[in-house]
Amino acid sequence: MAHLARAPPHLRAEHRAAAVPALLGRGGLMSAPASADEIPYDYRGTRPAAEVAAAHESLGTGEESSEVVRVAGRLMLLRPQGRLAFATLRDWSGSIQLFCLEAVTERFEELTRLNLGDWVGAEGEVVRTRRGELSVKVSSWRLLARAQHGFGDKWRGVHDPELRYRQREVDMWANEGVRDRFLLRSKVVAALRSLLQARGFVEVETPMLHAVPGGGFAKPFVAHYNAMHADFYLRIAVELYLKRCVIGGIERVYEIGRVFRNEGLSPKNNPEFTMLEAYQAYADYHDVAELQEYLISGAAEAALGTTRLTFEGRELDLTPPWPKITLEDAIEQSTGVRATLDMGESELRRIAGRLGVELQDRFDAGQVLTEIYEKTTEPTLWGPVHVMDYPESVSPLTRKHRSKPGYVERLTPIAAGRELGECYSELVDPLDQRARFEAQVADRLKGDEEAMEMDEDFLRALERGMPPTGGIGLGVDRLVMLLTDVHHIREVLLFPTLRPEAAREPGSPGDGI
RNA sequence: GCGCCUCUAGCUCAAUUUGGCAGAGCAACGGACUCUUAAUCCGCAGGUUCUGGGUUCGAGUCCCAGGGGGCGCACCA
Repeated sequence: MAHLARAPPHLRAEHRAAAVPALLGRGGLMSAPASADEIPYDYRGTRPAAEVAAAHESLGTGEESSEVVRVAGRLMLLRPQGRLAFATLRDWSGSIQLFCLEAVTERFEELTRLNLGDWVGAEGEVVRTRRGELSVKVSSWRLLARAQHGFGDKWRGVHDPELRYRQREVDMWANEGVRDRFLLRSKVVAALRSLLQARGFVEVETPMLHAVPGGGFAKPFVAHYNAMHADFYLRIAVELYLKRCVIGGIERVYEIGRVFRNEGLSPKNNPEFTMLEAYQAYADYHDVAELQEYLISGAAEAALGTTRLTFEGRELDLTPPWPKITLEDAIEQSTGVRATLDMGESELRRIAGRLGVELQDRFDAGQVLTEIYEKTTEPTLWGPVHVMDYPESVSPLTRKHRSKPGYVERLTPIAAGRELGECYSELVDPLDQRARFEAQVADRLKGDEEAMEMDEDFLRALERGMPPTGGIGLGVDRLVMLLTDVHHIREVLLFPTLRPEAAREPGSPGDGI
């Protein structure tokens, strides 16, 4: 493999092997690697620790069950005590104690010399010790992997963000609840899929590389496609392609996937994040608001077993139905000030000034009104609540309101002061859509880098006829944050975006612990 | 991009009011121990105090520059 020979010296296997003796005992490595024949190719028939514990809950103190089980996991604690030893083995279900006796356990001496962090498979009778701890009385065991780096302070875990996020595998063992949070995230995503399937929605996969970035307001990442001598953009939304699926006759369609936005990092934003979008033909924004409630509450039920949860120390009850309030009423409720589109831009700007909301010069009346709402009102809404009827100029893909001129039929589900997603009566009129795109292009010329571009492909699709359709977007990361009561998006992303590391030598600080 | 904070052993943290021999617990290593629960006990080792300059008799500590990280602002409508 030629590319390996060209790899930097510190990455070459033989270099690392040669470095092992020098690194041992100096903190670089805590053990030599296991020899090839030491590690079996399989270790079948194991049972989850939690399942073994549950099955023998009624076993009395000091009693033996006469049932032999196999368990496997990582060695978290080891308490050798002469001719007997206790160990705590952890797998993804939980922990179980290994009870080892020199007289019973094969290679007893070797077992007591394992390092914390080694993977071990053990087989023996399920017993409860005299001190009441359910245990596997080990008769035979195998080393399944050696840990050459430690897993941090066994009591306090690891706190260094570099370690936690760059080496998430350490975090998952060293810090309580980390792995479980990602397992919960998986349940949430699975629940969303099955809830949508139950309503007849079809999952599709649309392109990630877009020639024209569309469907949202964001600066895109650029990717160069050599074969076409052309730049493509990583998608910022999936909206336009899903609408084309509806036009193509897929009446209920959705996609769950990553979108990319070229924005700064913050506790609430990561440049790549997971979005659910779903479109339902013959539905309006009220219908899909109900769909949104069904998905969010259903995901909570599936992941937590309840729709009532605690976030930042406060109760939040996601049980549908959620109340609805207009944008203007919401502003009035939280600030005591009435602000409406027909007041005109200059009056709205005065109100914003009084409320201490900073504005950009290029904002029109709708953008000013929206800015007032987002700065003064949204963070104060605990909810859950739907905020509805936004100005047309901030929603270029949304259908005009059926009775309120200047507004569109858009509705935002809010919980704990944050947007969880969006609901829309989709814009299906190609003439109107063209006008909206033109307005966006004008914004772009005024310096708004995030304004949308004209998308003739999409317009042609609309011209073939799109039925009345309701659409939703749901931020999966934010939903998981809400359900797990964490306040940084990094806690729900397995490998959050970090600055690239400089190359480093093995054994240097940060090479491992 | 701007501002503030931070960086000490593999991990978690100490190190007297700008300064005076860089320490502990855990892990690792060697040993003792037949019911432990972060076991306990004895012993041993472990450091480019992020990097580079500067001030000083003397810098982990003070100053400057750079780097990593965190937070806030901006951006994210």
